[in-house]
Amino acid sequence: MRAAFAPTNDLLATRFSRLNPLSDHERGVLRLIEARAKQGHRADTHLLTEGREIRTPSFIISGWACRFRELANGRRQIVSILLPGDAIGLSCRAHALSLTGVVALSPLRTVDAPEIAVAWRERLRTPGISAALDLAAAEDEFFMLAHVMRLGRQTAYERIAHWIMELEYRLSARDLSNNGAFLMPLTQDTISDAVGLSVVHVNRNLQQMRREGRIELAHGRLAILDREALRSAGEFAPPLLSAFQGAAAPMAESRQ
Amino acid sequence: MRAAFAPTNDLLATRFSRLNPLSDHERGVLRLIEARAKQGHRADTHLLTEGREIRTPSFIISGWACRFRELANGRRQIVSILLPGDAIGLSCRAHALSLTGVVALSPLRTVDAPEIAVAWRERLRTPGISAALDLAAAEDEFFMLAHVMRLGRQTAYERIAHWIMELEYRLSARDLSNNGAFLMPLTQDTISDAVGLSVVHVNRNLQQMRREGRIELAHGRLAILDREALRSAGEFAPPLLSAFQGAAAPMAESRQ
DNA sequence: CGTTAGGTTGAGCAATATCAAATTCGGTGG
DNA sequence: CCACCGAATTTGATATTGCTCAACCTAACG
Repeated sequence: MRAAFAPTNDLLATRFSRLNPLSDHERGVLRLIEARAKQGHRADTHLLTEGREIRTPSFIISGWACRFRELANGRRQIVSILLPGDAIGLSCRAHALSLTGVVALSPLRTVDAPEIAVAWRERLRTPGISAALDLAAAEDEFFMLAHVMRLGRQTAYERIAHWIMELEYRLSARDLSNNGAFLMPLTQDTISDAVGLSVVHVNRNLQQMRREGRIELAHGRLAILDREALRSAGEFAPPLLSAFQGAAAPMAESRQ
Repeated sequence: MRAAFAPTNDLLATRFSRLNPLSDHERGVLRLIEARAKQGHRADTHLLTEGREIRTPSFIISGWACRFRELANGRRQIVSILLPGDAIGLSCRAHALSLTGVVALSPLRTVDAPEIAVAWRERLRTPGISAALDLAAAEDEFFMLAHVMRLGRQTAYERIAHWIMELEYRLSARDLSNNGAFLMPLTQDTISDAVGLSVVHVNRNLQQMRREGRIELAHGRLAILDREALRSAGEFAPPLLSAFQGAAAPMAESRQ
């Protein structure tokens, strides 16, 4: 299941260079960050707490996490799912306090990247990295807006369809999806907190999708069988961040 | 109803300086922007279209607008309400395309501010304005996160209570709320698109709030009568953006 | 005054939540 | 390999919330 036996430290450089072309120097900077000692976290580890200060931004190297908010009576809403290559506690602004909690949803490995926030804002030596971070942030905002649409105006089935398509889109951009199939370490309970539904209702809708032959979901692996059906049910559209990029790199289909 | 007969051009300078201390020079820059020719727009004018290029960022001088997204069958979700002093089409990133539509919800006056995005990013001559824009953006993100929580996990009554409290909080920061009472130019139909409910259901919940003596709403004016009841029903908390600010300027009560 | 957009009301229905009881799955120790 | 345990999933029954439709009312405005 794992690629080779030696870590290549290429996750960040690859992801960033797909967002924006990088110089060799910039690739080196990212490889160096990724070569650092990894921090391991078990599932359910709290990485950031809402309202607390953010010490050091970091990147997820493997595993899934999420940003969330809670209400007094225990209701929880997941704000975004964080995947390998995503940053934790990084912002182009210099605000010290975390606006959400962040918790590991699976075993997680991260690397600290204290210099990256500064690099982003100063744009001096690493303009390519800054531009890539801009695009990543724009994508995050795009997905957040889609999330608001989902929660406010879509039915359970539509929400879940849209959410699955979005996940697959993001994973395939990181080579973590194999023709629509990917490892999905979340429980249905977690999914329900992401899409704003009850667990039972999530379960029933997932089963309907199975019966209709649109997905396969078992043993921590989710496969999209009927991409077009899910796309149109959820009205999923990939982020269109620049007129140019849109023409150059449509999501037409993920390879391999 | 209007303050004096001469425009003071102080809206932007006042709002920004409450976010972050400004130099005299910076106040001058903002007054100059605000002194420019205003653009007038009727209600329902589309100011930005999702996916289209953003020409020039601008500020709302008077009136209300919103950012929104739509689904194919006409369902609409409002992403945020834009109030006087808020920017339209402004981002610390340099992304050219608007991620949402923006439409006027009332008659609107705006001024263009083409230099402000550059000023924000370069942070050279106007560090105070940059810092104020950072804080405004952090506040926007905070409200967006609260919006996700509302839509995903709160009941109709809670959503509306929270939404009203948030509006009043934002308006009072702009001196547009008089002890919890303010002009509210939105139809219930628009409110329903903001809180993700049907018009009828919004109407019923508003009436319940009236019966319970918590709000007064008529003739385009909304008054909060029982602030504490609404606050606790919606679990509203004002944005806490820095440990310092939190201690210095709690929302304890809005004056006048 | 007449018109019209917006607000209000009632009735019935559809979507989703809640509760409680199986059942299956993934380990883990024997 | 087997038995067992807890967590996750599934199922059924029922309650609740919120939606839709259609009618009616009211206020603002020319």
